[in-house]
Amino acid sequence: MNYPEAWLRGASLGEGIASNIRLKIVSGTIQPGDKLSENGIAAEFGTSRSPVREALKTLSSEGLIRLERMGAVVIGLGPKEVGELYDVRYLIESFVQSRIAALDAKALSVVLERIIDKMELAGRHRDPVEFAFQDLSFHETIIAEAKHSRIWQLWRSIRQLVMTVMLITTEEVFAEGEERVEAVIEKHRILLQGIRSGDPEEVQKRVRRYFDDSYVTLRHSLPHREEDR
Amino acid sequence: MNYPEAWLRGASLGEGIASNIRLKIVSGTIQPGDKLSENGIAAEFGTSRSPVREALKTLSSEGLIRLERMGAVVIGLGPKEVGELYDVRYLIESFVQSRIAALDAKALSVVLERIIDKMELAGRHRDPVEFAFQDLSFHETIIAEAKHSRIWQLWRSIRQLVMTVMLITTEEVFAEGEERVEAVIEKHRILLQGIRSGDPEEVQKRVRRYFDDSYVTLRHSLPHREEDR
DNA sequence: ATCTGTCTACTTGTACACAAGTTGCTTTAT
DNA sequence: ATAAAGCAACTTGTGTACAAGTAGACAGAT
Repeated sequence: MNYPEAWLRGASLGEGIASNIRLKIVSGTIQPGDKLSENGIAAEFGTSRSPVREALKTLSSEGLIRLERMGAVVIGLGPKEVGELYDVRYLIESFVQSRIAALDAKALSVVLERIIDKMELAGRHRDPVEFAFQDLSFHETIIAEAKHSRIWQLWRSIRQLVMTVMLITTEEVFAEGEERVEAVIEKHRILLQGIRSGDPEEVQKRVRRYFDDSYVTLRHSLPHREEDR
Repeated sequence: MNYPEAWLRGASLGEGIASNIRLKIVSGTIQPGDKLSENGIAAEFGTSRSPVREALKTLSSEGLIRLERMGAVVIGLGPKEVGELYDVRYLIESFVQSRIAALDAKALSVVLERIIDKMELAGRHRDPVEFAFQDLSFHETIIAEAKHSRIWQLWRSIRQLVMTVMLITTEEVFAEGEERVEAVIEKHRILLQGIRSGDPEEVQKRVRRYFDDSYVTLRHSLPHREEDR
């Protein structure tokens, strides 16, 4: 699997390299414990070390690799780590939803509605890349609504990683058939209804359930990648 | 105020530059909206652009500046942003404390006890730098105990920033007299007692109170920096 | 006076060069 | 055979050079 070109428009070489390596780490092509050298990667991508350094720093700040004296060592993203990533996503969205004023809900729900429409369209067009992107947009839109600088920065620090995980899981969901795709869309509709209701307790319940469900889906679609090691 | 040399031992030029600029931003010497150019900073610190690029990337990942096409623009850290930083600290510690097994509490509390002793010592020696460092260590030790890779990475992404804020507020606390210092230590003792109790509800209550108190302290010690602009 | 085009100075992105330090192997001495 | 010393091939950190692109000022035309 390759990283979608469309997601790299206008990006620097460094960002491109980071995205490629990130995908390799998440998909398991590169395994935990592997060592990455700047020269090696530069040779692989046919660039100088400068963009590679930028990429490694990015991946390090995302917690995917650890920069050491000699070489960067891959931390990786096994089932446990993905679960932990979803812990944080839940923390963020739970916090954010508790902060969204009832006032904003109206305008917000219109935007979210349109994103869900785009997800449906992408589903019909069998376009997992676009689908994953809209899925990400849905959650990002909600998070942005809180207008909380630190939460937003926190989201930015895991955004690319979440995007990559979504890309992989969405590919699998699409491969498993139409009803799985529809189920994902339905989950977002349930979230949206919660926001529309304006009832804080109801919202929290639905967010909680969304991520519980997601975790189950994850356990179902990711682990077999681990087992064939 | 200058960044403590002791906190930069073994650090690269890039980290040093980042720490210096970070302090300037947090203390208000550099203000939101200001533009930083790589060449300018390189000239100021007498280095080449390479370490400066590293520093700017670091500060960007901490959310203190925003990298744009031309120049990096300072986002800054006003009272509102510091409050939001404490929101995130509360989110982290609240989550972490809920995950610490009663088993671990014993060994953990011994370590925390020793850190509090060091805080007392630093208080008697009138050494705010050491005091702030131990304060940071206290919280970091608790967070590490959860052994949660994503939460840990989240902490790492704000660690330097928290350290810098602590440095400044601790200087002020020390300037205000002994009893203020003792009050800070007492707050940590209360947290520790919560952990020792092993009662989840009690722990959550004390964590909540700790950060509520901290926010009040913050409002008291930071805002006047804003007003004299 | 206003609009337009060009030009200059500055910006970042990338490549490359060099220095200092680390790792691990080879060779030599016992 | 084994241990120690030295060497060779790597590593990263930093400095420098160049290319492409942008912003703003200035001059000229309408």
